[in-house]
Amino acid sequence: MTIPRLLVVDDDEETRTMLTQFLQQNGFIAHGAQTEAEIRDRMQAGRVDLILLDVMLGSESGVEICARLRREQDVPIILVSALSQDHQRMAGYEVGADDYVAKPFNPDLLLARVRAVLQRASRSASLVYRRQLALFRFGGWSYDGKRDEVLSPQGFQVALSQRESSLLKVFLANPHIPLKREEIQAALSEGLAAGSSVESDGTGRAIDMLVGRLRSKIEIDPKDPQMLRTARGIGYVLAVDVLEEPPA
Amino acid sequence: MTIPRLLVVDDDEETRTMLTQFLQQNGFIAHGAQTEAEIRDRMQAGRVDLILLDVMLGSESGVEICARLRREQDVPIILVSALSQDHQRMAGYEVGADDYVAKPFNPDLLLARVRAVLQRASRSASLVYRRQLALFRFGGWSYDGKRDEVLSPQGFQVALSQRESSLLKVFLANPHIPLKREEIQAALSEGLAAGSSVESDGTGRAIDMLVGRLRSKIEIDPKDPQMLRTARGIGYVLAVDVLEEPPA
DNA sequence: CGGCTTCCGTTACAACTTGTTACCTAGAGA
DNA sequence: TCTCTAGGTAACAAGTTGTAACGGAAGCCG
Repeated sequence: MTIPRLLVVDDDEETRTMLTQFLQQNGFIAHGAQTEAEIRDRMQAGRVDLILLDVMLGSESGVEICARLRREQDVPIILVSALSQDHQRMAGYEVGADDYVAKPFNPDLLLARVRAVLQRASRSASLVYRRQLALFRFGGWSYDGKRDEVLSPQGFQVALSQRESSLLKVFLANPHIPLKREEIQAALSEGLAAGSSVESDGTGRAIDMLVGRLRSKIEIDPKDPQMLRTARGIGYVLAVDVLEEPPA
Repeated sequence: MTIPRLLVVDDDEETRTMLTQFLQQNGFIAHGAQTEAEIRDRMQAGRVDLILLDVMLGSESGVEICARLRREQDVPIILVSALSQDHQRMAGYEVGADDYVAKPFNPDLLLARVRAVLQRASRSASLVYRRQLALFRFGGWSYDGKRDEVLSPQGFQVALSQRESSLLKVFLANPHIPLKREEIQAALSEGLAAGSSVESDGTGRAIDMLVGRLRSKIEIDPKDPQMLRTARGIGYVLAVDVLEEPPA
């Protein structure tokens, strides 16, 4: 993973800079913010991996902000607060905070909790495919990452375009998990997936087309796909088991 | 979602039964265990959604068990311990615990944290999927979560739409339990139940329609449903036994 | 360089899904 | 039996996806 990007939200400047610097010294990229609007700006502007959110932000309530963010996004949030009574902590957990840290806190302990939350988040979001050189077997087919070759159950070699094989790899790395179009898009452009020149901005239906084309090559009956299934309203799923043999 | 299954690991019988009962009273399925071997047995035997793991287990160390489990599985773990010093907590987080609760604890707060961890886990979906990939047998029919396929008693494959199969899964997870429309609705929108764009607000009778459509596909005589019975004034019940085989 | 081919994103349209509405039947209680 | 209401169902509408057709860009070849 790349360096995690944290966002420290606190209206007290001293605490904010202290925390930000502490985190930076410990190998994170950390920015400060003071209001919900600023949080949203930051998230708009770039990836944010974890938010450290103070509960009392002057006029705004961290708990409420947490609730709102949670409804929209899946970004991990650690609530930080001087309010350490049980019912206050419970309110925090209820709105979906990933952790609740009472002030004053031991910085090292906070660090441990930040790491724990990030670790958990990255465990669940293993969309990226790194195991490119492995040999995959799926539904009678096989894909050789080393040669970038696909073999049909009958042993015929099927030629995939570069983008198609990248797409296949994304699915092979995430069997049985419905992938949203944006996720697929992201995975394709992230992995050095040599891609199109046009570099779609996601407005169109490029992914649908790509899936359609891949289906026409690796599905017996593309009209009734057995492996690359549609998850209506979401995206697509690879509906077969995948066996992965590490490269020799 | 279905009822979460918790595993309470503690070598002190009193604590263990107290916790188990408390959790059961709050709507969870909870079992007790005392050793790592027992944990593994339980996990072998069936789904476990969350482990509450005491740090001091006589001869065994909860922290080490946690580390081992983490290396193999993705099951959420909350460490419980009388050792509340910072370095001890940090050790817990380091081995991948999802939370660290110090004894003595406020039961309600523990409950909140259990819920928070479960919520997060279901957001990241590793939990839901395990369950959804199971193979269900009911009234001669079978539903293969991996392939998202329904087979009739005669072995014919029946095509269900996404929403229909989501609905079926909800019933399969709650056999013999009359489900209210709101509950079904909630379960459908909660699970990443692929859905429509329209995203019903519950005013209409979408559930009735869905049930009707599902009946027309999996009931011999849709006019006289044997499996998907109507619970007048309440909702619907799946009136057959369900056998669940965990995914390979 | 020009022509050919391949790859891939866009568009348009048909087919399918799914929620809503309206109407009707069946069943429970008086 | 009558009445009232919950539930079954057909018809419709809105949104989503499959697919064919199109066109631009890059690579290959002479």
